[in-house]
Amino acid sequence: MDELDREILDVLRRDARIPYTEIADSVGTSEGTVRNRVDRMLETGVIERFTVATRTGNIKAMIELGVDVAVDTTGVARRLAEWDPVDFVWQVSGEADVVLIVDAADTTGVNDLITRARDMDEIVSTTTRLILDEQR
Amino acid sequence: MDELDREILDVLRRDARIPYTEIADSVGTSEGTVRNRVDRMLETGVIERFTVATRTGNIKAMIELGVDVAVDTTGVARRLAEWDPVDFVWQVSGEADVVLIVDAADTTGVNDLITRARDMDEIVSTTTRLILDEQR
DNA sequence: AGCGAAGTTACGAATTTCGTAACGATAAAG
DNA sequence: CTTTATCGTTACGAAATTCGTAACTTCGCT
Repeated sequence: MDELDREILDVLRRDARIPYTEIADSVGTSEGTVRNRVDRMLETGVIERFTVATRTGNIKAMIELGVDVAVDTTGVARRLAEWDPVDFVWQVSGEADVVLIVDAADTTGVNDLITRARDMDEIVSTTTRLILDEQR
Repeated sequence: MDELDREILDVLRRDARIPYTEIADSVGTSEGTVRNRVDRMLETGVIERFTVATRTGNIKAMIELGVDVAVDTTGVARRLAEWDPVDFVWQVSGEADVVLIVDAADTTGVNDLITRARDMDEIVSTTTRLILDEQR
């Protein structure tokens, strides 16, 4: 994690689909070096994943889930991450145990998710907040 | 924005650097169609940007902020988005008004952020949760 | 049926990615 | 001071992907 890594990340944050060759030009190194470093950052977990920020124009929400004390929270979280409209799944400290960020086609989509979550017997509580606006 | 668009987005959410050819295979169409549709979604703003989820520091946290009723929440959110370790800024419904997702170097970094938030007089309350783990 | 618009497929050329080998710098060991 | 090992960078050809464009379908409308 040095200055060059940070510069590469800065470029990728702006546009994660930009080719290595262009990143190399803009940070002043070769394609191979950019590739090596991105690979390394992926392996070490500095880069968690490449993703896409969407605004389907419809609905985004944050769903907080309480998980039964007797249950493997990581397993639940992993299963939730499989669901398609889910952007992020975080295990958190505090009141709730798991937080989902979802971007669904419509309210029905969000409702489906909540219903499916409630149907898992490991899940003991849900709270939903709509994401009204996103800055950045 | 039809079902095919949504399927393409679902693939991109998991890995935004996957080639169009592979997306095409996995959703059952041609490379050209995927390309056309991604271009269109970029133009219409459905896709805001391709980005990278990072964990450059050791601490990630979700900070919930209450904003004074008399205050322009969007303005506050916009100012918060300028801060360096902040990944996302959302205005949400429910208890809190604004939620920040931060990726800081250490606990001090997170604490700084909370302190600075508390110092803004528009901010009337803060709750912090550590993000213990993230699923992809 | 005929027409136009929108979307999809086809395909060759340009570009990028990928695997691998050579090269260079740095640091520890002899 | 030279040697050796390690790590990162560069080089380069082959494979894969992207890109521009043209032909082809599909669908709705008159």
